[in-house]
Amino acid sequence: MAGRRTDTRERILRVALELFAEQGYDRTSLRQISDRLQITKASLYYHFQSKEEILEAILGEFAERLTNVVAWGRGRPPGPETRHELLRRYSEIITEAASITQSNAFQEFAVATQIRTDVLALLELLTGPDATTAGRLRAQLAIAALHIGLTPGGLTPMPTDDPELPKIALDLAAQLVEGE
Amino acid sequence: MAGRRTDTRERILRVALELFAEQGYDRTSLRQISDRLQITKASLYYHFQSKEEILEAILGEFAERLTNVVAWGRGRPPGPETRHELLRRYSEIITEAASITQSNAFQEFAVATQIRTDVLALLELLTGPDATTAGRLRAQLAIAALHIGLTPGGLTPMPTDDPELPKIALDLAAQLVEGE
DNA sequence: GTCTATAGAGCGATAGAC
DNA sequence: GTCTATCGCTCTATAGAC
Repeated sequence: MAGRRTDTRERILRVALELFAEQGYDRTSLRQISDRLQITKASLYYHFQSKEEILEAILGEFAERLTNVVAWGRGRPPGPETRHELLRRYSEIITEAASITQSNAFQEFAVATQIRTDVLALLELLTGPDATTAGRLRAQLAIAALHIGLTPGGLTPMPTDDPELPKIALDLAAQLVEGE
Repeated sequence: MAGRRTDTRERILRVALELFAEQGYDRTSLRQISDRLQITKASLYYHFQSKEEILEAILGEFAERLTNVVAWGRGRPPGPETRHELLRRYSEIITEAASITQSNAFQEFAVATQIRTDVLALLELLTGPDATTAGRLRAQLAIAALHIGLTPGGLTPMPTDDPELPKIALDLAAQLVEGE
């Protein structure tokens, strides 16, 4: 039980995911990864050929699970139970790996604090002071609906070019805050 | 009307926002900004003291408008009309400036294509083949609900530590895909 | 207000010893 | 499998001429 052997690769992936989620991929250096593992930067290259390959390994794991969920869904008759189970299985796989791209990289900026404060105030205005958790989540989704509907090529690609999308998004956002 | 004068600062902000939204802040170099403006990199430093200051100017503009929206909302009696108008005004200000952090920086990876394909397939499973735009948007929001509910410190900070949040998110996601 | 030239630092990646 | 040492590159930022 003296020298470590074959778990280093997995430890690298775990620590890299940690840092990518904290800081974003670009702002994370190989030096930070190796430091946290108490190995040298050069040693990383025994396990991975490049920094990109580390990210691809992480994303690939997520992608594989996602593919399995989709395949499962296609082999089932459509219906509420299938759809609910799809959502549940998707939940399982995002808990780990999904927050890499939407990093917290801008929290250092002073203006980011102001924006966050204002967004929270906006949510409070939309829900009222004693909203339930579900109500607050609906308000967040109302905001998300506007982002999806109004920023082209944003977070997730809307597979449509419906010119009515902005209006539809605003209507749906209104429904969400009114609890309908 | 010979030499340009004071509009350079605004042209820098416009081009920088373009590139930040396309590639993300980190992946955009000052060289790319100055090239697109057909000036030199060094000239940028006459108008801004640092790269961060360019981003802060962009975010600051957005933050100022957001603050005004919140102030307006606070000066109004709560009610459906106020809430709807809040959403409408928020829509107006995000169209430009909001997609900087969630950049398209990972589209180059092969595995990203697979993930996108699978997410689209998942959405199709959730909506059925001939869904309306509103239905597709609801499915997107169902996915967003899971992300918000399950990834701590993600896109937007949920101002709650309700341990029931994951379950509530899943329930709300189910409601969204079932059209309730 | 824009230029040329360059400083100074950090990065990803490689070579080769052990 | 991990190390030391270093290469080559790109980046932000500055100095100083025009």
